[in-house]
Amino acid sequence: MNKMSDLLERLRDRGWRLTSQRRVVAEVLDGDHVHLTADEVHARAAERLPEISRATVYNTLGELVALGEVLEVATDGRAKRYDPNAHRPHQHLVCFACGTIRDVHPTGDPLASLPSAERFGFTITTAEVTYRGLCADCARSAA
Amino acid sequence: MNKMSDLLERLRDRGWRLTSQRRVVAEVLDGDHVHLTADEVHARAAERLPEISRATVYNTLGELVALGEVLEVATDGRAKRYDPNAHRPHQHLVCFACGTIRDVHPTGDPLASLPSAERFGFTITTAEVTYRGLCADCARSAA
DNA sequence: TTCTTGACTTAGACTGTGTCTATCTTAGGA
DNA sequence: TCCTAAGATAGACACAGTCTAAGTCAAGAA
Ligand SMILES: [Mn+2]
Ligand SMILES: [Mn+2]
Ligand SMILES: [Zn+2]
Ligand SMILES: [Zn+2]
Repeated sequence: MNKMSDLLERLRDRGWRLTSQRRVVAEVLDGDHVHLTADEVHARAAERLPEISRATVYNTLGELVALGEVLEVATDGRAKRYDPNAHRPHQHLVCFACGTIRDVHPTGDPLASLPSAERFGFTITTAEVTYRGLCADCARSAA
Repeated sequence: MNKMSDLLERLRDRGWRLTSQRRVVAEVLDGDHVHLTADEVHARAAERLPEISRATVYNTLGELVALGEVLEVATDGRAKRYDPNAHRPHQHLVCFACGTIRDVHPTGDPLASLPSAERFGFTITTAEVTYRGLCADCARSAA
């Protein structure tokens, strides 16, 4: 049907008990360019399942991250954001003014830009890039 | 004498009152590859000036950031780190295991890797890169 | 279908990080 | 030396996240 029912099936195959709480958390995270905080996930989940607790949302998000189904994104010093786009590698583009986050796909290997003389003997495996600027809407209001 | 007395002079020129608290915060931040949390700055400052308060450390760090003399770095979802290397543009290399942060200088313009088709109409001005891997010491202990 | 049980959920206490306010102190000019 | 606005302080407060103890329930067993 949709991506989320695939996800729920993968989780059931891994021995997860399929509870209504886990189902709504997975549903809330469905979509493109989704980067919600834990409390935003909780608020949206509570629209469908009013008694769901903050602890369960944190537990479920943590489990999804551990299983590699969801990514944690920390673009600012505030709350972490949860990103269901864990299948296709990507980077983030953030608006200075409104905070909107878009998924972007740079060309080339970001690790290639760091010469070995600058690697301090590290074995480097990942590079996260955060591009920042003004989105079209905010550039218009600032004019 | 050193970089910090230069800094203190620049601040005095900008109308800052030169207090002992501000002096020790500036001294604690002196050096290369320095990326301390606010509470680490407070602990080290308190060794020299035991009565210095957390609020003053936070205030002073915030002022130094606003003046462009210190950078805020958020490499994890935990506490922000304060970086006195605000003069030379650089990126960060972080060890997965011990959290050590090194300043690194990639080649080329990081913004060039993002095609305009991937810019969603944004006016992009900065790109922060966080390289992650195992440092030499941690790779050795893991073997 | 009902029973059973350990996996799961819950409320709320607790911790770490950071901000704010009211009051006290002091750097630096008159 | 004195004055005063800028700065420092203690502690309350706010937010993000973790943990615990007690209650609930999904799903396999009978
Ligand atoms: Mn994303
Ligand atoms: Mn740095
Ligand atoms: Zn915007
Ligand atoms: Zn290390």
